[in-house]
Amino acid sequence: MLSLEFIRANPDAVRRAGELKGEAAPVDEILRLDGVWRGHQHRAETIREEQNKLSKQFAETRDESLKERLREMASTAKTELSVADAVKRELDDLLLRVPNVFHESVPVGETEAENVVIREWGTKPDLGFVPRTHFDLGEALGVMDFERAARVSGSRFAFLIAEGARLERALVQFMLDVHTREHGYVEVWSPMLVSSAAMVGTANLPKFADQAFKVEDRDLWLIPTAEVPVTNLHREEILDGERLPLKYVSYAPSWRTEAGAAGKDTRGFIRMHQFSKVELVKVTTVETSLDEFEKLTRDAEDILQRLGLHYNVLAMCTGDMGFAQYKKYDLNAWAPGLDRYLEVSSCSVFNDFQARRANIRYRPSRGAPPKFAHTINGSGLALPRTIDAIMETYQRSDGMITVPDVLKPYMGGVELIGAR
RNA sequence: GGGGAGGUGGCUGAGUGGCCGAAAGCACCCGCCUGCUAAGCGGGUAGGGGGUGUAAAGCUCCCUCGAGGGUUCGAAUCCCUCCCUUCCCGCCA
Repeated sequence: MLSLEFIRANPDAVRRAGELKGEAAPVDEILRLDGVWRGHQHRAETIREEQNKLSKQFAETRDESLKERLREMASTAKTELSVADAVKRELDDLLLRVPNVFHESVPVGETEAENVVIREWGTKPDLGFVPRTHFDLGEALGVMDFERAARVSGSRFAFLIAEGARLERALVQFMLDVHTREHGYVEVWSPMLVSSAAMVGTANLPKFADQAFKVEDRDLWLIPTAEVPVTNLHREEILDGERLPLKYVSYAPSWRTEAGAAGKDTRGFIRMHQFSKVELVKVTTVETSLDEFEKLTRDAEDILQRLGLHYNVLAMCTGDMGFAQYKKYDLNAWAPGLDRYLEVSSCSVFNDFQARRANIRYRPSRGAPPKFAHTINGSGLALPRTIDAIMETYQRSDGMITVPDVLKPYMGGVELIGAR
């Protein structure tokens, strides 16, 4: 969230950011409540001050005549404070719904059509035959099964079978190995159910409650991404500034309701209620976050390059970028069978928007007062669509799929899917 | 699930009604001393918020000893509820 201080000082900037993001920010109501809250707070404190003085006097003099007045002051202060608290809660609730501002380099636009391609890698492969879709190939090879998954769990679920399951595991291993050994990330295995407080920390709550699965009768949510537990890893902490940035990589299944996406991407292994993802998370200082964000994006791109997949990088425009992000890039891999790009990664920098919610701070140097950290995350990568791009890019005219070189060491001797 | 112990500052840890936002130690910072290092000596070092201030600094007040509520003129300290940690027993992948 944004600080009250910032909103007080820059109400117009906050309003404008809200409009461009398509998320009306209740700035006026916030400023009004801020005044009300401070009024009550101030009155309560003035009474308390007086009360504390008298109370000390009473301790010395034991003057019983003071008691009645003290009792009265105590109760007035309490009332005043409870009003202040109620207003503050209302205020905090509104603050959680104010979208983040964005970096000056973010393109202004309303829809995804106004996103900007900032770079491309590779070219669309010419296979020499009409490419098939991954679900066509997957079902024919018996490595993907959507029909049985629907019987077991409903739509938007899948079984991966035999080399399909093996490919998924190989990719996870490969990505984790590259990020830990070559990019310097620390591997994390995290809880996959998290509290509401953690969801608020990453800004998945309160605004996006309908996007996540909630456990009945408990304050627990299935994680929509490993970003949630890993970003919250250091919640309520004051970190040593000299040890930043912290770099984490975490493999976890992710669960999403996909509310509002009815009818979209219903065929294939694209938009699932449950999917695997290797997530990159950084906690940085204020000064280095933009730079670390660019580097994190490159780390994710490196995986696509090693897999030999053609992709592009899009800078998200204001309207397509999201509530909490300060700046965001999407990585889209080319899927020849579907004849379109698939979003396989989304990399974002939040500045202190999440850190403020999760109360993640650091001390820039010894003795210096703490500051809110900056957080960054990005998929490195999301599995289903990466699998799709691989299957469609590496398919042969006979319907079998060549395993990319970098995955061979992880495939237990399988070099060609479908050769069984 | 049953029973016991416990949650205090960056860390260890004392504190059972006002003299406590908190002893002592560690760590760290500044200064002194020393040819250098170590040791020694002196001082400093929790977080959040309000008011004042053009801002920084400063001054000042309020709140915070796991969270919330209660008793009391006054709570780290007493009472209640919840959360968490830990030990023993039971159950169990």
